[in-house]
Amino acid sequence: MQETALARLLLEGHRVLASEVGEALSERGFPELRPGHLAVFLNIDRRSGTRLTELARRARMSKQGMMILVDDLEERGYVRRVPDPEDGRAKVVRLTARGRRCAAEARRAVSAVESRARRQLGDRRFELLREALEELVAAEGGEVA
Amino acid sequence: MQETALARLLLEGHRVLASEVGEALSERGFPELRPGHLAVFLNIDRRSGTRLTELARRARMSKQGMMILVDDLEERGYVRRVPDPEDGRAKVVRLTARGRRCAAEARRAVSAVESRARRQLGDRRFELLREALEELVAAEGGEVA
DNA sequence: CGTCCTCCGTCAACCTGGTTGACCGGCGGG
DNA sequence: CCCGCCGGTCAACCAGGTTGACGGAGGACG
Repeated sequence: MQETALARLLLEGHRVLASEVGEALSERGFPELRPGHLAVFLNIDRRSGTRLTELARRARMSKQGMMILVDDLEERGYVRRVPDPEDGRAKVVRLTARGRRCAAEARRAVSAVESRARRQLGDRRFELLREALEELVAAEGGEVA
Repeated sequence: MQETALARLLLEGHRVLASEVGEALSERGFPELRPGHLAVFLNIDRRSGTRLTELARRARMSKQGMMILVDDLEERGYVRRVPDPEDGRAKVVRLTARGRRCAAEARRAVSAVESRARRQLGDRRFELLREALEELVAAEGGEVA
């Protein structure tokens, strides 16, 4: 949908924020990272690493979808898969040194974008926006189903 | 991206509204319509019809993308392509009788969802939400590029 | 009246960001 | 010790677009 005006604004808003984050990542030296990769960087346990399935659960996507992201990041040297000593089935996705640097930049990029938006709107309106959105997704999601 | 919290909320909010509209369309007897089809129904001139390129422009998508939507709706009998008498290159996408009924329902479905959201938040917060979003997409879009 | 650039609609190929289904091989409770 | 469950993986598929190329009609201009 595009046309609800409200719905369109939400989608556009997301697009705008996402592309700002993408640019911020480029500028910080990680041009090859897509916004989707943040689902890994922002959900992984920085020290110990995290299982694929757990990452998928945290990011609210299928494990297959998460696997694609992890494959990609592994290829590029941001994470490694190491066997989980506690469970022969499992592997732990662990940040490499480069991955840790990148995760830090990713967090900074995200928070830079958010605080840019906050400055633009002002604290009060920013909080109102956030609260209204939370209410909208919470109630509507539950109500429809 | 999922993780900006704000960005995620925007995306989720859109998803929620879109699926509400989709359900509303189903309930009104058009289960085969996808939210994307609204880009046609909400942008087409109801009486005279509208050229494909113009539809694409209004919906802010490529004409090829719009063509897929129109193809789909034509197959299902909601629109017809008729040659434009004023321009031999062009065709006018025109609603069929069924298409006109559907367009009306689509508008109602969309506005039902919006006013549901409005009731949920209250007029004042709804307007604040909309205004904040507009500011966000306007300023951020321009500023980044 | 011919030439040439522009614009319309179309076909084809491709991309992003996922999804579901099937499966293998370890885990572990009965 | 066996059988069901769970972690990771492969494969196929989907939605909702995108860009590129192109044929044919329009129309300005010489």
